[in-house]
Amino acid sequence: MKKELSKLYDPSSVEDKIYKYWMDGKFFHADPDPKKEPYCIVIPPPNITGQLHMGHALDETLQDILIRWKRMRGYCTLWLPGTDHAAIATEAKIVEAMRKEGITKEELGREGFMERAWEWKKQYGGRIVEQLKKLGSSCDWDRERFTMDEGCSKAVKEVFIKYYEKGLIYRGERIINWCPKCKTSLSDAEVTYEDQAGHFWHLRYKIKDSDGYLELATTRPETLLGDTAVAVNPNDERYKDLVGKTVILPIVHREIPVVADDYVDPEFGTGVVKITPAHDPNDFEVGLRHKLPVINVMNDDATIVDDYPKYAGMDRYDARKAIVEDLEAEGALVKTEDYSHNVGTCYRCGTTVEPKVSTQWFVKMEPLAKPAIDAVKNGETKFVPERFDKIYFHWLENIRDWCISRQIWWGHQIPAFYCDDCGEMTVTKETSCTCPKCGKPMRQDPDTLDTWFSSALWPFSTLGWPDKTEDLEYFYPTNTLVTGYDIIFFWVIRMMFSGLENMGKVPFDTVLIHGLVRDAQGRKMSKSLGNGIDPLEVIANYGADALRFMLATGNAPGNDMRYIDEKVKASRNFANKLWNASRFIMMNLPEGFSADKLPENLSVEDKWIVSKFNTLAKEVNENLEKFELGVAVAKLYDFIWDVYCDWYIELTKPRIQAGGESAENAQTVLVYVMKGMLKLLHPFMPFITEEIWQALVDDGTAIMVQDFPMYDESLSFTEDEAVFEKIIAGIRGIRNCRGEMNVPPSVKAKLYVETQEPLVFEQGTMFFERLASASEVIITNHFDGKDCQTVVTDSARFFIPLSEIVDTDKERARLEKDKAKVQKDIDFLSGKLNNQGFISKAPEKLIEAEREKLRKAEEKMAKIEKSLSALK
RNA sequence: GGGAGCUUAGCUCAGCUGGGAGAGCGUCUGCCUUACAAGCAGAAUGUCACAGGUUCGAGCCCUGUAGUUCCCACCA
Repeated sequence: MKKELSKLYDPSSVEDKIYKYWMDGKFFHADPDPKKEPYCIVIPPPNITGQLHMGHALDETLQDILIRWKRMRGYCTLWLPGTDHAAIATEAKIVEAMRKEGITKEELGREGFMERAWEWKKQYGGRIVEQLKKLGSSCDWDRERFTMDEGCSKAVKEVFIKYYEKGLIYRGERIINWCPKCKTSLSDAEVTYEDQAGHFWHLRYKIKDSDGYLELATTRPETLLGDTAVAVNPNDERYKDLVGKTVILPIVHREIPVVADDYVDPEFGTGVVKITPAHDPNDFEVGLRHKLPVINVMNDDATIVDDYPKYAGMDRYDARKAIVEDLEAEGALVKTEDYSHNVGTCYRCGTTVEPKVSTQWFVKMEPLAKPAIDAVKNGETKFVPERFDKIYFHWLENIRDWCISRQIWWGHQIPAFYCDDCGEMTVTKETSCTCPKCGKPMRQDPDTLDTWFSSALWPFSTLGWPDKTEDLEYFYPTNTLVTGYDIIFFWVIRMMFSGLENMGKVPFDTVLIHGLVRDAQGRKMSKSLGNGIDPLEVIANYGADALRFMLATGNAPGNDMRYIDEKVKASRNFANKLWNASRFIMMNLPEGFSADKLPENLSVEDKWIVSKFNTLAKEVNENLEKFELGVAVAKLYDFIWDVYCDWYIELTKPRIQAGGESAENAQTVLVYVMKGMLKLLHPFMPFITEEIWQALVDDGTAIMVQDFPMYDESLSFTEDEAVFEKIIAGIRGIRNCRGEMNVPPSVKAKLYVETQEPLVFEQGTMFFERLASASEVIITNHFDGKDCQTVVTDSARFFIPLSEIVDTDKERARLEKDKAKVQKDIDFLSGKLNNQGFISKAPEKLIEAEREKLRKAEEKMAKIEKSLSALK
C-alpha cells in the first residue's frame, strides 16, 4: 500500500487517465431501472460552431455536481448530452469560410451547401464535446444527440404538423425583424436593442392646395420613399383641420393623406409622424387601421429598390445621406438635431435589423403561453432563485406570435409544399409530394425553422419522442435544468410550452439559473474585447478540479461572478492540500491496513472529528438539496482544511508516533473521515478524489459510484465535541500568548493547568505538548502562577513559566486587555438578560444559552482577576 | 417608461427561516514543527451605502433616498 506520491498534485497526469477509466467502466451510462428513482438533466446543447468558454464551464460544472451527487445518492442518473445546430450562427460561419475560398452559397446550390455544412458539423461538432470531457462532465455519451439528427428532426416535423393542424402554426404576411447581413427574418427574442447616437431630422411637407407646410421629425429619412401617410393625434387641436387633407411627400412628390391615430403622441416632437408601413412596426399597425398601401423600398440586403432610380442599389445609410442632401436642396429640411435612440440589432451579427413586411410562418403564442404561465404559478416548475419567475411571467404575458421561418438553408426545412400551378399548399411528413388538387409535383418551402424550434423540444425529443420509448417513460419529466439567465426567453420558455403542449407535462421541475462569468474588472467576456479566458488553458495550468471548485465557490445562484486567477490558484492549493493530507495518511499506514469500521473505544478527539464530520455530511446534503452549491463547497473547504488537516491530523501525530492501540485507532479514524470527505467532495472535484480514493482504498472500486455520506444519528457526539473544544481553547490561548510574546515553538516550557475539570485536561496532555510547546503538563486544582504567563479560558487557567521572558508590566497589560474583552461580554450579556422584553419574548432556549454564556464569562473574569492580583 | 440585482474588511465575494459580522487574496509578526512554504502558528482591519420604520433584538423584514449593473418596452 505504501506509495511514493509527489509532494505536488499534478492534475495533468491524472485527469485524462481517470476520465478514460470512467468511460471504460461505463459509469456515466444510465439505463432505466425501475428499482431506482430517476434523476435526469438534459444539457443545454452547445453550438456546434462553439468553443468551450467560461459560461459553458460554469454551466457544466453545476450540472455535473448535481448529477454526481444524485448518482452517489442512489438515483438512476442520466445526464443527456448533445449539441445544437445553431442555424444562423453556423450558416454564417460556413458562408464566411466559403467567402474566403471565393465561393458563394448560390454557386454551390442548396444541396452542395448542405453537404458542406454537414461536413463542417462532422469536423467541429466533436470539438466542443471533447472539451466538455476535459471538465470531467459525467454525461452519458452513449446517448449524445444533435438537434438535426434523425430523431430530433422527426420530432420537429411531428410538432410542426401537429401545431399546423391545430391552427397553432400559420403562414402570413406580417412585419418582421429582418437582418440584412444574415438575410433572414428573426424572432423578437433574437433582436437586441441598443442605444445609438443618431439624428432627428425635422422635415416639412407641403400641404396640397395651400401655402402651408406640415413639420415632422424623423430618425430615418430614407424610409420616406415608402411613406404612405402622415399621422397626427385625433385630439390635437393644432392639426384638427388638416386630418383628411393631403400633403406632398418631398423628393418623391407623391400625394399622401393626413390621418388621425391615437398612436401619435402630441407631446413628442411636432406631434406629426410620417407613416412608412413597410419599414416600421408601428407604422404597419397604423397602416392596417387606415388601409394604407404598403410600399417596400428596400431589398434583402437593405439597399434601395430599383423603383427609385436615383437611389437604387444604395445602402440604406448611403441613401439616408443622399436623401438628406436632396431634402435640403429642395428646402424640405428644417433642421437637424443630435438624437440618441434605441435600435434593434441582430443578436448573432450585430447588424441593425430592418423591419420588413414579408410572408413568414408563425406560432400562435397565446394558447401556448397560458399553460406555461400556470405551470410556474402553481409550482410544477420552480425557478432558483425564485425572482427569475418574474422575467418568465413578464415575457410570456406580453408575448407576440413567434416568427419561426428563416431564410437560410442550415436547419429543418419547413415541411410545407406548394403547387406552383394551382397555388395549393400541403403540410406533410413526406419529403416530396404531388398536389392533392391538380396532381402536379409540389415544391417544398425553401425556408428553415428557427433553431430554437428544435431546442424547444430537447427535453423529450432526446428521450425518443414521438416514439413511446422506455427512456421517455422513465426520465420525463426531467428534473433540473441548469442555464444562464440570458437564455430564459430563448429556450426555457419555449421548452416549457412545448413540453406542456406535446407531453402534457412540464419538462423539468426546477430551473437553476446562474449568472455570467465576467472578467477580473467585471466586464462581460467577449471576442471583441479579447478579454475571454479559455477554460482549457486554465485546466492545463491548474487542473479541471481547481477550475470547477473555483466556479462553484462563493457564487450564489443567479448572480454574476468574476474570473480572478487568484481564486483558481486558491482552489488549486486546496486540491494540493487534500493531496498532501492523503499522502500523510498513506505514508503512515501499515501494510494491509483496513479501516472498514470505526473502533469501539473512540477517544474524545476521535469522537470530536467523527461528530463534526457527521454534521458536515448533513449540511452538505441539505445545501445541495436547496441548490446552495456555493455554501456546500465552502463548508467542505473549511472542514477539510481547518478541522481535518490543521487540527485532526496534527492531533494524530503524537498518537501515531507513540504507537499501540491509540495509533491504530487514529489511523482508522483518519482513513474513515478521509474517505467520507473524498466522497462529499467528489461531485465538486471528481478527478483528485477518484485518484486518491483508488490509491487509498485500492480495492478496485470507483469513488464515483460510492454511497454519498449521510447524517447518522449514532455518530453524533455533541458532549464529547464540547469537551474537546475546551482543550482546543487552551491550545489556542497558549499559542496566542506565545505568538504575541514572539516565543518560537522550539522554546519549550512547562505548562501548569489549574482546573476543576482535571479529567478533561488529562485527555489533552499530549496535545499540549505537541501543539502548544509544553515540555511537561502538570494538572492541578490550584497554582499560584508566580513569574508565569497566564492564559485564561472559561474552564481553566494555564501557566507558562517563562521567567526570562516575562515582563510583569507587559503581562499585566495583556491580562487587562483580556479583562476588558470579557467585561464587554458581561456587559452585553447582562444587558440583554436584564431587558424585560428579551426575557418575556425571546425563545426559552436562547435565553438559557445567553445565561450560560454569561456564567462562563463571569467565571473567566474571576480567573483573570485572580491572576491580576497575583501579579502584584 | 417599467422591472430586477448589487452596495458587507484594502481587493473579490459568502452570510440559510432576524439572535453578539465571515472566507479567500493582500498586509503585519513568528516558524523550513519528519503531509503540504501552493505550507504552519498568530495579529490587525468593518457606523454591513444612507434615512426612517417594524421588533425584546435588523446585514437579513418594510418604506424611501443615492450610487451602480442588467433586463424588458414601438415614442416617430
